Amino acid sequence: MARGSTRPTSRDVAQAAGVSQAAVSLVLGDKWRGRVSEPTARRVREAASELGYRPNLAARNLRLGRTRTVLLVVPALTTEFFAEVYTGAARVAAEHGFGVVLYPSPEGVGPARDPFASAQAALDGVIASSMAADALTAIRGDQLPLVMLDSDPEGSLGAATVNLDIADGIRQVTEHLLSLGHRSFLHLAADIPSWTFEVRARELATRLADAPGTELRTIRAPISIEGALNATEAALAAPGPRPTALVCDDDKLAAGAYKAVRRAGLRVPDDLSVTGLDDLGLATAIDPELTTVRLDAEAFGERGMRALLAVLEGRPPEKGDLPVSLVVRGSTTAPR
Amino acid sequence: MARGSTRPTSRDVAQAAGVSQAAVSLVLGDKWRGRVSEPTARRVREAASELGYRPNLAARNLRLGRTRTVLLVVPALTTEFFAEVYTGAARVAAEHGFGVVLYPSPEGVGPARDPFASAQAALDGVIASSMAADALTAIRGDQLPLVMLDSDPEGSLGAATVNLDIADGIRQVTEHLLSLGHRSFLHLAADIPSWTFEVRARELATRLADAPGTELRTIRAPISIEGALNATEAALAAPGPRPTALVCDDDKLAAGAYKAVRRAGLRVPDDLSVTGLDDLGLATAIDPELTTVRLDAEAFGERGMRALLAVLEGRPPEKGDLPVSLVVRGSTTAPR
DNA sequence: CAGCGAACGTTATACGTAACACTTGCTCGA
DNA sequence: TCGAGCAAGTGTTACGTATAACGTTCGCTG
Repeated sequence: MARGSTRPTSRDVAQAAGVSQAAVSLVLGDKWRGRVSEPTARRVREAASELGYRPNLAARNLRLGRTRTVLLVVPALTTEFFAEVYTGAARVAAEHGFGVVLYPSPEGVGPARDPFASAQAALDGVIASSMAADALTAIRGDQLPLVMLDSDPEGSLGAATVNLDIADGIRQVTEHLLSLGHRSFLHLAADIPSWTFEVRARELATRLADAPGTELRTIRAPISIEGALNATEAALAAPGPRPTALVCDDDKLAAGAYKAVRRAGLRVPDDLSVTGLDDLGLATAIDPELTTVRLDAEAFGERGMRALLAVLEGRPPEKGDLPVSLVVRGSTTAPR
Repeated sequence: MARGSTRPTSRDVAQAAGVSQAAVSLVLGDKWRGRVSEPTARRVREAASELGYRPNLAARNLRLGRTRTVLLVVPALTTEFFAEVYTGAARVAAEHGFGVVLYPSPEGVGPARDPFASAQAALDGVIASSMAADALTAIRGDQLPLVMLDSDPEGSLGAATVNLDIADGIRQVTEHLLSLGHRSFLHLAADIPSWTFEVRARELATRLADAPGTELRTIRAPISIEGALNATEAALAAPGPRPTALVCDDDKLAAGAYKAVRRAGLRVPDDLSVTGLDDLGLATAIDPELTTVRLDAEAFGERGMRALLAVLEGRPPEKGDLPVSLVVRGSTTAPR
């Protein structure tokens, strides 16, 4: 956008090159083949770089009615997971001449009157994590093309969805723990209403229902080390037999659980096997390293962007969930 | 931006309300006091909400030559530090009717032809971390008002700077370790060329030069757990007396160092005291909890945004560095 | 030599908004 | 009685761009 001293416009370039503004637009828009001669085109390009011309994107957007910019709505950026999702989405976008702008639903900022008042400056579409669902009504109001990440394929009001195969990840975790001999499970669940967490709870319950002689308890905590610490500490202090396996909804919760285990004078994995989900850097920073489910966040972002491009072009988006894989490290072992 | 079936414009609203487009603009722009009657204003507002009218921001931006949107340029979002900076900046921005858009210099995406081709859709100014300096030339080319975060106040080409008092943090770390009795120091430095890291090295060297009988070695690593692990492992395996204190450029490096210490069969803090810098969630997730320097990332973002607003309004930005504080936890103790 | 495409441009227009410059009717004070 | 002043609007314009529609000049073919 302009400074105090206004920037050169395409008309200024035209004047400098001795051509019409339309010719400038043609040359700089790379639509001049067969319409403008090579020498003239060169003159235009030289004049443009001479003046330091930058097209006014607001004007371009207005004219074209499209911006080649999409919005990625994510929950507060407190883990690197969504940073990687962004990276993947941005790469695919760049390959198609699109840009990606990030909208972290601002924690503590309080919902702006209209969360998109400014970011929506110019958007062709939106990719939104189901964890930032509160912003969704505003988006739907805008009727923008929408792709949901990790969201219920049924309940998404017809929006395209791109999902990680979380259920399969939980299945692998469960089978791993069962095969080690665990029978008494504790589920440390995130207390955020989001489809991605519902899937974890449902799959875990289903699998254990199929395994005779198992039992499952569930506790909830906000996704933070502090929250997980408190919830786990309370659960460990509860009367009755201690569970031998703790399945956490994500790695951060697992890190909090580690602290609770230490405080209780117990050890991971000897007294309690712990699993996470995400495979963030955190998973290998803690001791022992965490057995967790590896999610390919970058691929997730790439897939999300490709789906949005498909929607924009009226094509059907790719189907099928993205595969995940169990990474076995030192935080799980056979129960004593 | 518009869907296939075009969105209603202010003219459509005007027609529905039986007034002119100008009146709609006045009412919705809240500039109607004394120009439009209360009942008419109400009719306009009702028609607008009836039709689901949303102003076309591209048109507004073009008309006004300003967007009330600023760009926050950060290095790859691999820690929560910049997430908090964003939160602070976004809060202040919202209070002034501005929006903030994030531009994480995309790791592995490769510099777009013009890094701002799309994000710059409409920007009034830029806040940039000195750690993302590669993008800077492009910004300067745009001549946008600029505020630099953690950057050399001298060498910033006249751009306003907002700095954390990192030097004071390192001073506090050094005094803490000296008072515990440490004399042999190792500095695990980030191998990124950025002013904020130069300050750490300089201050540490200066302080130790003033303390008789001390020695200092420096090793470098990329900011990742893996990188820090490798560099520290090599240093610990080197011949000669082992240092007793390891000063890390940030918490993530410290987490990597922990792993190297464990692999060497040593323990923190008994065999080696370790300090970090940032006070991320990671600092309390690892065991023992990390003695580190607390940076108020949110305040940093707030200050940055306020500085940019000042520049935009032609006022001089606030001076003075933001204070930081040492947080002593379990990773430091007296040398044996 | 009529006529017909290329080649090389130009002119004109619209995108949707905000704001300036007007108009019209009324009230009110001198 | 008359004009100043105000309320309550409307008409028009410009922001900078991309493109559809329109000329003009050639060279060439039949």
